[in-house]
Amino acid sequence: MDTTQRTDQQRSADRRRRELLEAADRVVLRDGPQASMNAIAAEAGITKPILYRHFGDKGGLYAALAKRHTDALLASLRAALDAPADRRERVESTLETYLAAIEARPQVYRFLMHPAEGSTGGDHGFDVGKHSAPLLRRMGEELAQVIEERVDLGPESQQLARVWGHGIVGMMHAAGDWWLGERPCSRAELVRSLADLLWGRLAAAGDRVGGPGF
Amino acid sequence: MDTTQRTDQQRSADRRRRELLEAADRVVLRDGPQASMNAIAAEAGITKPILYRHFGDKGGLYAALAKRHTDALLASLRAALDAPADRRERVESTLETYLAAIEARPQVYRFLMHPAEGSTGGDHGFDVGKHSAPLLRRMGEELAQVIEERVDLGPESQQLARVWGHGIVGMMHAAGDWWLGERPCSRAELVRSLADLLWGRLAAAGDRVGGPGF
DNA sequence: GGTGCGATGTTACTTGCGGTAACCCGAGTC
DNA sequence: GACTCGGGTTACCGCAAGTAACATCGCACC
Repeated sequence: MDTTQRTDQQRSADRRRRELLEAADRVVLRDGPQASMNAIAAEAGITKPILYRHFGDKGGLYAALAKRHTDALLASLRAALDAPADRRERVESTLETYLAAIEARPQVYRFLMHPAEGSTGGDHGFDVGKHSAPLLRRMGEELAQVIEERVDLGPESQQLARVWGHGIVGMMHAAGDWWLGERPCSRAELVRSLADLLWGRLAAAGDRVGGPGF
Repeated sequence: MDTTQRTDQQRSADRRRRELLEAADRVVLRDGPQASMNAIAAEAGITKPILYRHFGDKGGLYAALAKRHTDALLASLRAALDAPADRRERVESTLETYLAAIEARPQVYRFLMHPAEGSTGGDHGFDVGKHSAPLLRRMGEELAQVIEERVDLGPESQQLARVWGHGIVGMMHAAGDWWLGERPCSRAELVRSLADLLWGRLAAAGDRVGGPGF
């Protein structure tokens, strides 16, 4: 039958594809985001054109690779976000999950944050905006949705939730990136500091004594 | 005199350097972050090797270019941060300044956020961490310093201030980036939403009715 | 006044990468 | 047995970063 046949081929193609992705994963893990197509092909035991047949171009491969990791990370985050606990606990455990992930596999993290820009080929639309890593966008949207579902924000709740979703994700990302580089404190301390920030401690704190003029 | 002579040469070299930077600026403004050295050289009316003599490599040129813009933006931000107003006002005006800047010159902004990675040459240490744009790091440190100077955070104030500095900058950046791409609301609304977030409105809001089980 | 020398500039090259065209071969089919 | 078709390879193009080697102008110095 046509269907069975196509399914068979599809299966084999999918398996190949997964193998290639695993190889690419290994190389990216080893060489960072600027892993070359040659290197990936070599690691997979084949040559370049096959990669191109499967993924179109480098962007395609990178997108496929990123999707795997992004999906995995998002699944963990969703678990933390949806846990049946109070809000502060959920926030902290989400932060904790994210930071643990980037700490455990910094190369993957580094890779995910780079859209693999720099295609040589002819055109390149150069559209302003949407320069951020897709991972950040997706996390932002995800968080926005959870906020809107679970927090009562009155009118304009949707817009507020989206702003906050992206803002909080950006906060987490930037702080995490800085922390990974400098390691100025433990993960738990970082989590607490960020949660405190979200809990309005900045607004609540008093002015420092000895201000201007004293 | 040796000094005068060297100063003379230095002067001329500096002027050339500035001219080259202006040309590079024009090209980056036009072509985005992936402007080629050839294009920049052509715009400046010269050829590649001169660029390399002046800036070492592409990274050097991009760093010099980024420094100019970063310094300018940081100066505006510092003015907003140091204004003699209450904290909420200062926060809002800083957010406003940043967002107005990225809105006014999105290409520059886009360029600044890209470390111009992708050097072809042999090695490349691949040091994990410090992948973020230098602009973000510098803004984070700057903000941390202001927070520590002006807000009373008790013990561990320095560490807390640094976490918050980088976190808030990341929040501003991510939200700004998303906003630039989608334009879901006015700048003023965005500023208010972000300030509200920092002011603990997330913590203060109640749970949404109709939660799990209802 | 010739002369060396350093800054300024050029052409022409190398290397390495993304991407592609053209060829190749074994398996299954009529 | 010819035929096509999916998976594979070699050899190539175009392009950008970076460099080596050559040309030229101004200028102090004897």
